[in-house]
Amino acid sequence: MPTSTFDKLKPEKKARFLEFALQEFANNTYENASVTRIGQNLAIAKGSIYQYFAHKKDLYFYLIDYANRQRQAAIGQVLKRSFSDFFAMYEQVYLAGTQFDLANPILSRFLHNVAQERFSADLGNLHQLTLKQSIEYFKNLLKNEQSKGNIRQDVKVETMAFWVVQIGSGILDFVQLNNLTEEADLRIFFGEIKEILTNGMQTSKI
Amino acid sequence: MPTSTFDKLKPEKKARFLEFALQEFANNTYENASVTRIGQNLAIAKGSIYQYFAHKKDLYFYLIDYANRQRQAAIGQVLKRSFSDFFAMYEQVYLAGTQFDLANPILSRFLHNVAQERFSADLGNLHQLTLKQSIEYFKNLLKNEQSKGNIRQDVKVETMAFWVVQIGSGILDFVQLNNLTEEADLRIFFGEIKEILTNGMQTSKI
Amino acid sequence: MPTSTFDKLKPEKKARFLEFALQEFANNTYENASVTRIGQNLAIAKGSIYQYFAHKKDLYFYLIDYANRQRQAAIGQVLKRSFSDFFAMYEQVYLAGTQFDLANPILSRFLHNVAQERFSADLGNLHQLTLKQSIEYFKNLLKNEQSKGNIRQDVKVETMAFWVVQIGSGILDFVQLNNLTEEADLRIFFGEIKEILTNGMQTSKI
Amino acid sequence: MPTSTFDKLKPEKKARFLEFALQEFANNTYENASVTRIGQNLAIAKGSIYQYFAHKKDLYFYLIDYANRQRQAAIGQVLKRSFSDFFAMYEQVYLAGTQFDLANPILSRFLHNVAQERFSADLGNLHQLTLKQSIEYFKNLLKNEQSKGNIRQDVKVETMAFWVVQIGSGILDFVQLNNLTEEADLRIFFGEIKEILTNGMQTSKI
DNA sequence: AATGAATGAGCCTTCATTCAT
DNA sequence: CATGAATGAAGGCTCATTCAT
Repeated sequence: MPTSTFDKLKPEKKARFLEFALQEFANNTYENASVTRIGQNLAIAKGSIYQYFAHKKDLYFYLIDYANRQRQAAIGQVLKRSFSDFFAMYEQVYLAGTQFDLANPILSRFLHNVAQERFSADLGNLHQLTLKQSIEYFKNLLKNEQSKGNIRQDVKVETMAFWVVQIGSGILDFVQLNNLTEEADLRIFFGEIKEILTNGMQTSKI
Repeated sequence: MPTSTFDKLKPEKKARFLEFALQEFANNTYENASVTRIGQNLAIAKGSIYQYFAHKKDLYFYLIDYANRQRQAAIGQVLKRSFSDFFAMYEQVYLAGTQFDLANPILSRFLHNVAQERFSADLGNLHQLTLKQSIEYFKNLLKNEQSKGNIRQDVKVETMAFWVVQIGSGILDFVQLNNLTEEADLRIFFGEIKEILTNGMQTSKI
Repeated sequence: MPTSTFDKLKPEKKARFLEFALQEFANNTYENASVTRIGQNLAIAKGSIYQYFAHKKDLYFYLIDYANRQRQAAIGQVLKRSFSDFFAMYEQVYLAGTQFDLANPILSRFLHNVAQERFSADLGNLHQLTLKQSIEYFKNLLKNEQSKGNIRQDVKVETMAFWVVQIGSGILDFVQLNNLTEEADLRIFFGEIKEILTNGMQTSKI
Repeated sequence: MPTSTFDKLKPEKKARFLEFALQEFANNTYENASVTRIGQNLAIAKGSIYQYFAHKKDLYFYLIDYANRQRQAAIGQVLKRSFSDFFAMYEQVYLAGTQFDLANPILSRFLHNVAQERFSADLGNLHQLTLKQSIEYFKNLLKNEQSKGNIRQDVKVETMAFWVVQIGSGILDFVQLNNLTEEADLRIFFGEIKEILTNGMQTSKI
């Protein structure tokens, strides 16, 4: 949690601080990120950072919260629409997420890093935590769809939830690896994703 | 490459060394893994480690090679069998891989870490390298299947290769998260995996 | 360049630091001088030194600059006087330099060491650099004297410049070796230096 | 002193050992020279070196002795000739010395390094020792010349001995700095040296 | 409220030397 | 006689955190 000192900071100062802090944690593992370096890049006293946050960890978790909020805000817009089915929703949400990532590379890289932090005495297992939460979210969604008869019943929802989360978490890597910068290419890719997913998980039409 | 000193070490000593070295790199990022700590855990002089390997990086790459060899040995057995189709092969190979991982948690965690190493000046981008290689491997396999008419043609092989690699890379996480230690549970899970995969990617039978 | 941290240090602290740092580099080659040891002798944390200077090299070059400045200040006074000829000037300047060296043994030993640093990947060739600069300085001076007819023309100025630099650079060693601590002895010695130099290089009076 | 083990070594092995050992001490300060590296370059066991010499220091002093002997052998030839006067002798001897240095860069660089080793707890002050010996040698020579009336009496022999030693010790630096590789250039340079020296130190002819 | 000097443990790596084989 | 594994101190440097001003 940030101190009240941080809360009372002038908005521009706060924004600048967040920008540089995120950058550092986007370019480095939690342990390798350096509070010293954040101070240097901001050209402020190192001590000031410790007036805003009690620890490095404190700062880190605040940034996670902040970054998630930003990303959710973008995706939330899309979620409000109505969709023909789960698969259309999946396509649109992840398309929006990917577009957000491409437009906000630092935030995106930061969240990627967070999702990959393995167990450490200091942090616990963020990777597993993130995974658990995402799977839980989709499990509920998929259960609901199953009850409406839109989704196959012969496969556990847990397995399907894992499936969609796992595919989702690799999308950005794939997009960058194949340099899918054109909107058109991106849409084709997501079309294909939706197609396979639908065939794999939909209740058989026959 | 290890020095001849290391090669000539007594087998038990060598094994003990590898065990502790792997453990360190299984529990830490490359950069955060500590040669000092390896020495402490082994209760040998730090200098000795540098009689075995020229650099930390040298040790690291040797361990990667070693671990990959071990894992391949286990999976290689399975690959030699004949399979009814691609999906059966996928199921069997990943089942074998997962069983290896469960039986060799340190090796497995180590290889997992390697596959997740993000870009660093020292190492390059191991994550992307690993990903690229895996995708390339499956791309060729799937092209071959496509030409035999076993796999749908309306989706790019790149997308499908990404698909199978991405699912594969998350399996262990899911297995651990859901505590699928019983052989029976494991087989059910892999059956489901195969099922979704087949429906999603197979040429329509209708 | 020192950090602002160093600049803002209390004068006594700064002086104490410089004293011990100079001592270390006066007693050791650049490479063998130890930052750790400086810290130990000062009884301050090793880390503090790196708050003052970015690198060992940084500290080293600052010390060179500092020491040169101190020595120049002493010699500069003498150079402002007017001299009957080049040889009188040489005598007076080197006498002043030697007196400075005897009064400031650490500074002097340090500068001596610097002038003798052989090539290293880290520092370049300070020895040659120093030598080159000194020779160049005297070459110009001597050319000027030659044009006034005060110096022989049958020997290259390069050779004569080497000559005076080389003699100059050994004076302190000789003074210490022969224990010429008395002002009187020193004056006799410099008188002799001037005498040989004059006879060797002056335009023949016949 | 080398052990008897070293003495009994096959001549080629001995020669090869000396070559690499000299190289290491020619490229590094005594303290920075590495026994480990000598072993690596020779591709022999590090332990072997300690069967030949008790310590690093032991090896070092043996090399000094060896190198001096080699150089003296070359100069000794020249010294046997008869010379018109001291100055002709000086010219010829230092010319020969310089030619030896140019032909044997490693030996030469090594001896140069030795002559520049400043005081250390381990070695004492080799620089001063070398200087003392050289000056003593020339002092006797010059005294003798003085008694024959060939050298001025109004300057102490100590001063003149310092003079010739000091000039001599810088010759190689100057030769390399000015790239005097041609025999002709070298002869001109030494002619000039002789000229200045003669004028500076000879008994006045008037 | 901001500053930034001080700390000391930790990092990777190299070294001369010993000694059992 | 040669080998080379083992040692442990020392090297330069970076770090998160504290605290007096």
